[in-house]
Amino acid sequence: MVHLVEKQRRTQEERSAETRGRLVDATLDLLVERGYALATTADIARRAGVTRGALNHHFSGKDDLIAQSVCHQLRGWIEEIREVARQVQGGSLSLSAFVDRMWELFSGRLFLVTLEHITAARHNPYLREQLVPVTRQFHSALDETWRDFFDGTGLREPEVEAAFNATLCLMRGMSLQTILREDPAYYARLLGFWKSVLANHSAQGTGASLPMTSERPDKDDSK
Amino acid sequence: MVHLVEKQRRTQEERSAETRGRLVDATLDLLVERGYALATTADIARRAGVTRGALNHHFSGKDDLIAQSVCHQLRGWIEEIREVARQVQGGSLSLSAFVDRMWELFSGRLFLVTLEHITAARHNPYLREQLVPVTRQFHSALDETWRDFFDGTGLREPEVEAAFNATLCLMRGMSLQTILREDPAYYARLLGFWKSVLANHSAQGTGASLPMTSERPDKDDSK
DNA sequence: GGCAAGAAACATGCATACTTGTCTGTCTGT
DNA sequence: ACAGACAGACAAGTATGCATGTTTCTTGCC
Repeated sequence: MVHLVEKQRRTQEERSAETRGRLVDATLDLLVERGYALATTADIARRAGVTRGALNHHFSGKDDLIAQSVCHQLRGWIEEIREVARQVQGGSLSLSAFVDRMWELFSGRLFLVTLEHITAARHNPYLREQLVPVTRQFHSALDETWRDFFDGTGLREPEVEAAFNATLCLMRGMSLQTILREDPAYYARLLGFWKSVLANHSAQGTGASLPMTSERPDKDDSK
Repeated sequence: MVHLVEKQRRTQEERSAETRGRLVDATLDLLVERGYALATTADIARRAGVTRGALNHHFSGKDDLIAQSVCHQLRGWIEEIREVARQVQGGSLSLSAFVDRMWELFSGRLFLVTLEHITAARHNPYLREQLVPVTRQFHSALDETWRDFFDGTGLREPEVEAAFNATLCLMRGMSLQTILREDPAYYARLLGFWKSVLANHSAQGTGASLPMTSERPDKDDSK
């Protein structure tokens, strides 16, 4: 049992884990900040506070580093989304709040990492091979979440999945737009529109009441 | 049109226009095939059938070439979409067919060029500066199209724009997914879902009837 | 329990491979 | 003959992988 004060005398596994972790964090940061091509291994190593030698010791190359980092991040998000699912099941998250939460998630780092790794993987067989399975897992986790959300509302399964996936696609598309079009009001309108669509659609499907908002579905249309 | 036999005796302007055109075409091709970073100027010149010297003579550099090419392509699409708008106004395009047409547009080359140039422009001030205005134009043209589509149906303006933009965002998000997730049935379901949403929503808004699928037999609705 | 040998974790420099932009030279129209 | 269109060569910059040192931990043995 080693005290934290002692910087030396760490076990090799600890050292490895830390450098590897620093490397992964730095990779994700620079992937978001500069994109795949401009995120150079030298910069990554520098930001991680290690040398390129260490990087090349722990990872077989840049692509390996990128792939593992993205995988790590995606797995983390899967957990996060599962947590949201639990909240939803517990009834502490309304439909409106859920949409907002998802937008919060998809409009930030999550989307940028997604954008970069998808764009990179499009021309990089190795990255594609590594990332496709994790992507599949990610989507499965999302499907599960959405299914849980509507569980007990009596909605038909395919409809539910379609609605959910459409929501995510919408947000991906919105996020993509934010890069060259800065207009918060515009995105707020889209979000409001989408909430009303979801409310309409789900209500129309079965007549079941969903925990939308108490009164009017378009309360944040004002922004 | 000049006879193909006479390769010589072209006016300088003709020569310039052709090389420039070949360069632009090759640029867009390679942008789609290999992405921004991997689309090297040497490859572009080779595909265009000219030398890098010619490339550098007509364009100040790679970014200039990319920017102008993307601008050119975007302007072309604006025209194409305006044409679709005219068809819509003429009543020869149903809502369902319109959605399909848009998906057809956004799931192919249009989206890939968009993806690449947005991803590149995110870290490239010059590209961003050049492309933001054209992007704005592009979106304006789309807004106009959508407005024309619903013109006369009595729907409220903001709702119309929101619905339209949501449609495009949805398709962008779907296209982004297609890169790492190949599943035509899945996308078909999403499209179907979206059509029903649009029909529901617009009908609910005013009670006005839109040319969805009921009146005329839509050939591509079955898929 | 300590100590050497070895292995793993790092650090550093080098060499290669591209890519881009420029510069000079040539050819074709005007 | 003059200018613009094009061709080819050159130089600079940079990123990556490798290969060689150096430090830190682990382990087996006395």
